[in-house]
Amino acid sequence: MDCGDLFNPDCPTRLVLDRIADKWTVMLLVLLSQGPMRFSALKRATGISQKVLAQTLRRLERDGFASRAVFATVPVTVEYSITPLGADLAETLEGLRLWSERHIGAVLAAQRDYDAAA
Amino acid sequence: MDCGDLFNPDCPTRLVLDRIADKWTVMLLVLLSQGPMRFSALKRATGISQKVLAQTLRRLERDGFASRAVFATVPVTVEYSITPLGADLAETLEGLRLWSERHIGAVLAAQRDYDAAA
DNA sequence: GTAGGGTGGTTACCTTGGGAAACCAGATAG
DNA sequence: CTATCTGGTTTCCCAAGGTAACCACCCTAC
Repeated sequence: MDCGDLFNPDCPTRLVLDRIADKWTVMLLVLLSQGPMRFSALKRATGISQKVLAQTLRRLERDGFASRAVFATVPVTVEYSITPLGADLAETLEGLRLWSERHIGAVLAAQRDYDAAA
Repeated sequence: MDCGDLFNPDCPTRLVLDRIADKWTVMLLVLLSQGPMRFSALKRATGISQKVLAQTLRRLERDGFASRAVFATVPVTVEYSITPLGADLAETLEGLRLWSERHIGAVLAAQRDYDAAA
């Protein structure tokens, strides 16, 4: 295990980071941390395509970040909730969301400056 | 400005998050936060392809996260350093790296369980 | 009846983006 | 005159992602 070296491609830590550092993963985790949600609600809230939503949710489930619950209602209801592990991660990701909100102005200004120079 | 609503596709905050939540961006920012680095050093350290490295660095520069300095040595030397804005972001991202290191075991265990069930 | 609608998916199909490798400019070393 | 080192750009290919259609399920409306 080449752990501790994030920059070794074979390091498991890097594999985890590769998985986490994905925009849909981040958005779904932040959403689910606010409470359980159904498939179609997640789709509407994020604008993600159905295919990728299903894929991402299955990965979240496999990685132990979310759990899937099927209810035999009519029509069938599937609810996704965050796990304790996922909630822990979501707390860290929340920092990222807050950072985006706080520094959006600085980023847009930097982009304007850069584009003006070109 | 539909700010404050991360889940609105037109929200600038979401645009920033989409940009940040990328594995190469995260890795380069963490690397650069440790000190300035040259193009080829970044390439060797991460294993990123040359094309995508150049693309990602240009984006980092445009967003105000990194700065590019060319030195008229022979052969020419190009050094990338982190900006104050980038350093601020890197601090937040560092939390993500630490989380990966700390919870890698739990994630791998969850994956084993999930695969065993199938 | 059967046509429609709302679930949660899966399956084509196409377009985009990333990876591998070649190429390039500029200058020096051999 | 070729080789090499740098930081790129270009070319090609394949694997992601998006779009849209379809499916099974069961209910309601006609």
